[in-house]
Amino acid sequence: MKTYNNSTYALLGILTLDCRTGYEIKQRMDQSLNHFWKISYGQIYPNLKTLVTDGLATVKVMSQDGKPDGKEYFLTTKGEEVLKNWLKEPLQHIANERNEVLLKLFFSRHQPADQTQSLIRHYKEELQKKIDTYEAIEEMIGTNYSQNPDATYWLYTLDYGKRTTKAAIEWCEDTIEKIK
Amino acid sequence: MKTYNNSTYALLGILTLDCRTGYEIKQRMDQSLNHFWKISYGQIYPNLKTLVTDGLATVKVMSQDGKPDGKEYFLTTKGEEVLKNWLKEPLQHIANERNEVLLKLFFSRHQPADQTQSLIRHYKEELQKKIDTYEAIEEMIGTNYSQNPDATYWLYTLDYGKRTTKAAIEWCEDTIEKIK
DNA sequence: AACCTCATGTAACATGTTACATGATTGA
DNA sequence: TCAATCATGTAACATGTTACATGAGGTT
Repeated sequence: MKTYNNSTYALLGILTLDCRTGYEIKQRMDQSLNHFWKISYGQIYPNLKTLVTDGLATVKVMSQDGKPDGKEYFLTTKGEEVLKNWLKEPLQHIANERNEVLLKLFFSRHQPADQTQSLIRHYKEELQKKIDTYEAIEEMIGTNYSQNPDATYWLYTLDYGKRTTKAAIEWCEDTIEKIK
Repeated sequence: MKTYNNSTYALLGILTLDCRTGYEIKQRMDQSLNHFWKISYGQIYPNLKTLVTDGLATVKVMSQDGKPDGKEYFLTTKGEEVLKNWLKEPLQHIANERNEVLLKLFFSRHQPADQTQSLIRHYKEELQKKIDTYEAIEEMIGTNYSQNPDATYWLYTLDYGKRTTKAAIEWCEDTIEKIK
């Protein structure tokens, strides 16, 4: 069986959530998956085409005069199978995130302490914003998707984000102190 | 001033640690930066050339008959300046790590609960291995680099890894319970 | 009139990984 | 002798981002 990259599987998954057009998909990804998987139009549109040629999705073209064709995509049974198959496969890559702050910190002997502190302070502020975003999404899910059977899983991913980010914030606070 | 990508700055930084050859650099990166910044030979060798043509490093070629030339790289003053300059610049990207587990979890309604549990259980095991690695590196730094002025910064990055990974492990435990 | 959002798409570019080629030395 | 490690490097490929082109319709 042909394999795809994770962004393609993300596309298959998002098609199960009543997202039909490339534009809708992008919106939805930005709202809900953005904190652990983002994707650009440059990936979405060409990949949707591939899905169709591989029989994982079908497309319904809505010709509109003047406007470019609107295209709605639908998962096929084969597409669902490929999605389910990917879900049960073992993990390929354990997140080894590249972290710019840590990279700079690693070499921070080469700069004065106060610069390193402000580096971490800035990072902490960004992390705080992340937490706020997570909580906003959480609330949004509570109001708009409380009946949705997917919702519990979405909340798990948010919980992950919140917990690890909070741990990172605490590290920031302690490390700023230590550098003094 | 010309800008470089973070992998190139990582190279500049590593050259301050008495790593001289491409091979040495790779070894060192794998040992110490690997948990937040990895790099392959396909990046190292071409990038080292660029550093030389841009005057950020010099190279000393050691012709050996039969063997391919051994090449030792040294930072120039300009190279040091570029490094320091990068250190004090604001962060470009706040880590938005792509996380395969979360991506799968997000769509896990489409598979039975026990499969999702074993997904997370597997993840947890990998995270535990990470913790072990962090602690091994920590000990190594204590024994081999206790006098090194860089060492405190290295320990900060390890602390970050340990804390966020521990938070992730706790999330795994709790989430496995919740899915039951 | 200018700007924003909706909407689709491509081309150029940046970045990074993998497989391969080459060949010496060291140790089991 | 066979495998591993030391050591340098490239080419093909995979992946992803950015800038741009196009144009409708609504808002300021």
